[in-house]
Amino acid sequence: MAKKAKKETDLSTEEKIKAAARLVFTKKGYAATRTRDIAEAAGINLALLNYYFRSKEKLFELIMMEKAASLFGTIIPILNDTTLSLEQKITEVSQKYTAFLLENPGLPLFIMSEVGMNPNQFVNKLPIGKALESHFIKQLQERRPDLHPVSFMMNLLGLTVFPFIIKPVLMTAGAFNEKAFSTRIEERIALIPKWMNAMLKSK
Amino acid sequence: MAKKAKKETDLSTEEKIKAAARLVFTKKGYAATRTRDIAEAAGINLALLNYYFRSKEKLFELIMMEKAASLFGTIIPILNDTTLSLEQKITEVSQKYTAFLLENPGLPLFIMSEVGMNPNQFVNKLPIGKALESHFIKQLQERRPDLHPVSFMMNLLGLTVFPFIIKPVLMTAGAFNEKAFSTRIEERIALIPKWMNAMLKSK
DNA sequence: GTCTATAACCTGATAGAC
DNA sequence: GTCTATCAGGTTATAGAC
Repeated sequence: MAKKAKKETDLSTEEKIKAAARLVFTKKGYAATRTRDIAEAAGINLALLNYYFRSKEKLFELIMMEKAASLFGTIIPILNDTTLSLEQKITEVSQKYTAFLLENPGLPLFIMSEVGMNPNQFVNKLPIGKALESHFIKQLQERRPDLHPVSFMMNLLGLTVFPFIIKPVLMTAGAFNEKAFSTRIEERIALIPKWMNAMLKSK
Repeated sequence: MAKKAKKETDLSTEEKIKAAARLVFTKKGYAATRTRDIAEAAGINLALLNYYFRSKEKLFELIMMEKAASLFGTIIPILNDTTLSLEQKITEVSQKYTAFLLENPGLPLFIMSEVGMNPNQFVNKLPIGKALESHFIKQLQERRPDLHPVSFMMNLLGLTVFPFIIKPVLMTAGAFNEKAFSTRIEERIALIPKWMNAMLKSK
């Protein structure tokens, strides 16, 4: 019960601003986002944003860290679950991660590009070490000592995430609409484990 | 000989600005780039930028289209080369595309994120249709009528491009340095065709 | 806590001298 | 073609009333 007692009827002003910030930042990126956009989307006044979060940058860092934590929090527990076999981990990651991406389609691109523009701002605070020293990595090294485990993990993540990264390009080009994209993604949930297993066995 | 006759001793002012713009836009993105940054990087005055290119947006569109054209120009000719088998195309694409990416490491992330933020600005001018109706797609449909060819093409591109997309994250996190990254990429040039063949055969 | 008004600053673009 | 100086507009952040 560490939370402050508060009426739970509606979103607090603070939460309304955060929700709006998530939306606008993710859509337009840090630099192109104006604090006025966030205030308007939140239905509050510009001054309140600074009252609650001090500055645009502070608010961005908060949103960024929350988003990144949820992104990594989705897969790292699976990678470190010692009760799962290598094949089970691959299946679990592609399933859970895809489910997460369907609800946050623009997130990977957002995080990657913001990190790329301003590297050691956030990255050092992320639990990436946990992924690189995970049980999944150890299982890979045992199974295929001839391959670099990080390279293999990039394959799994790449197959899962990449469709969401080129989605804007392919959709604008008319390659598919929202419905067809969902169908492809649903197919891939079953296919990615098969593909990964085929890679695991390939010599 | 359509080019204008001109002294070829040094870069023209126009080219110096374009070179600087490529650098700064690719690194910081459109919104975070200030025309002053470009002018400074080019070693010229701010006013000259507008003299040659009228506006920041016009200059950006120019750079963007050139970059995108080179990106797509690298793979589309291979995809449409009717003398190559499916396996040969896969090998060629991963080789040529990787070589291109090694010289333009930040390019995919840049293009994807700028497109994502401002969709139908550039995408319609890109030769994406050429890739989607390519000979490569037809070969895939013949070989594996049970799979969606675009989904399969995303696998090839994802395996090739994704390491460059997460490179900033993994490098900042200390997963590897520039040299180790190059080693991984070199390995993958030989591995990606094997992995893709394994996927092609997997049932 | 929430608002309006405004300060302080930054950025793209141009005018005009050379 | 190239420069300096400056304008016009927009943006973050704060002061101060309620």
